[in-house]
Formats: sequence, structure tokens, C-alpha cells
Amino acid sequence: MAPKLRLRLTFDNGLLLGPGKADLLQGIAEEGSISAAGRRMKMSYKRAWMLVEDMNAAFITPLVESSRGGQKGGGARLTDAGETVLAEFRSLEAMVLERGAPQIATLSAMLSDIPDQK
Amino acid sequence: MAPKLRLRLTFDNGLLLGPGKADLLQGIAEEGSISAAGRRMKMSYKRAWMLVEDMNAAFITPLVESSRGGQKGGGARLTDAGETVLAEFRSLEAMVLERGAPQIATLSAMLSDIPDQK
DNA sequence: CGGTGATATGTTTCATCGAATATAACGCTG
DNA sequence: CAGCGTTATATTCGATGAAACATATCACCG
Repeated sequence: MAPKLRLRLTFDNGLLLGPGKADLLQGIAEEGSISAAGRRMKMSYKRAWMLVEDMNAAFITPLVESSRGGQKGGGARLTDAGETVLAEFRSLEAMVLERGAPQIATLSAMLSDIPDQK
Repeated sequence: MAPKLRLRLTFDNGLLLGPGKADLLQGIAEEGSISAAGRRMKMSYKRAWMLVEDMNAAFITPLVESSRGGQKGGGARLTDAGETVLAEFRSLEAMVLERGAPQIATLSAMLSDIPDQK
């Protein structure tokens, strides 16, 4: 039984920051393209782009900078703000897994492995 | 700007444990009834009951014990497992807010206050 | 100037979720 | 046995959100 879990933060301005957006940010940073990052995590370009739009709107400074056209068609990369957000989120994730290990272990031990079979 | 946030855990067996279910557990413990707890948090009885069903199915031991009929029509109360789950979740929440303060502060400071006005 | 690859949007369809509504079952009480 | 308040469950309807499909735009390059 793997005690995996996903952390999701809902800020009061409506931004929902979870593994999805974090992975997307990381993918963009590594691939240099929204569509490439989307493909890698089997997400439609539109969805990936909408998530980026959400994040850019939710923060004062855009997290992702994109450009159209050019030799390679265009691309996208993280701004300093984007890298900061990603780093802070990863840091928070790691901290929860580390410092929350006792609680998580207790809860995980109580979970049934065969959950839903509707 | 209030740096409030909500913590939500998604375990790999499909259980989604967040403020909603936690508050419901607490309401049941204090009110002694699923319907009363639901009313208090302006949630339909059906929804409250479904959440309880979800939780009972996701854990080995049911978290809520209920009885029909009787003098007061029936009622519900937390089992030991239920109280443990509630306590551990609250503990985890508090821990995240405490130990994660630096990351949360950094992220909050970057958020725009006027987010979405579709 | 046409091809290329990626960003940027619109539209339509579909599945899922929640709200509302209705009803049954239960067990004590008067 | 009728009334009460609650648990338990089914059904229907509307809204919300995601998926699929379809273009449009851009800038470089051969």
C-alpha cells in the first residue's frame, strides 16, 4: 500500500494550485514549450494553455512567457516568478510529506485498499 | 489580503479528504446527527450522507455510526476511528499552516487580489 | 511566398456533479 | 397504531467543466 497523496492549495483569490499546475510549470521549464509539456503529460494543448492562462491571471507577474512564430514556431519559458512559485510549491510539498509523516501514516494505515466499486 | 488556504489530500485509493468532510465529521460529533450537521453548514442531507458514505467506504472501520428510529428519530455519532481521523487531519492542517508559513507567505505576496472577473 | 511548428481562441459535444424532489424504512412514544 | 424525526435511497433536471474539433495568427526560413 503506497501512502501517496496529493497536496492542493486553494487561495482566497480563487487560484487552485495543485500537482497538475506544478507539473505543467516544470514541464514547460524542461521542454521550453507549452504544447510539448502538454503532450508529455498527456494533456491537450488547450487545457495546458488554459491552466497557464489561469496562473498568469492569478499572479501579479506572469509565470510563463511565450512567443509565437520563429524558427521553431515559438515557445514558452518560466519567468523568475514562475520558477519561484514552482520551487516554493515543491518545497511545501516536501515539507508536508516530511513533517506530516506521522499523521499521514496514521491515516494511511486506516484506509481500505479496495475502495470504490460502484 | 488574507493568506487563507485550504488543504486537501487525495489518497491513492480515491478518497478525497478536505475541509468539507472534516467539517462534516466535526458537525456530526457536535450535533449528533447527519441532518443537523448538514443543516448547520447549509448542505443538503443527501450530500452530507453521501460524504459520510464515501468516508465509511474508504476506511477499513466506518467513521460514522448511525441509527434509525427511536425517541428522537435516530442519530449519528463518530466512532473511535472517526475521531482519530478528524484529529489527525486537524493536526495536519495546523502543521502545514505553521511550518509552511514561509512558503505560503512568499506565494501569497505574489498573488493578485483581483483575479477573475469573467 | 509557401511551409512549419507553436501559440492563441472559438465552438460544440459530452460526461459528471450537485440540487431538488420524492419516498421508504425505522423505532420509540403517546 | 398513528405521529414524529431521522436515516437511507432513487430519480430527475440543470449547471458546470472537460474533451474534441476547428481555425486563426505569428515569425522565421528555404
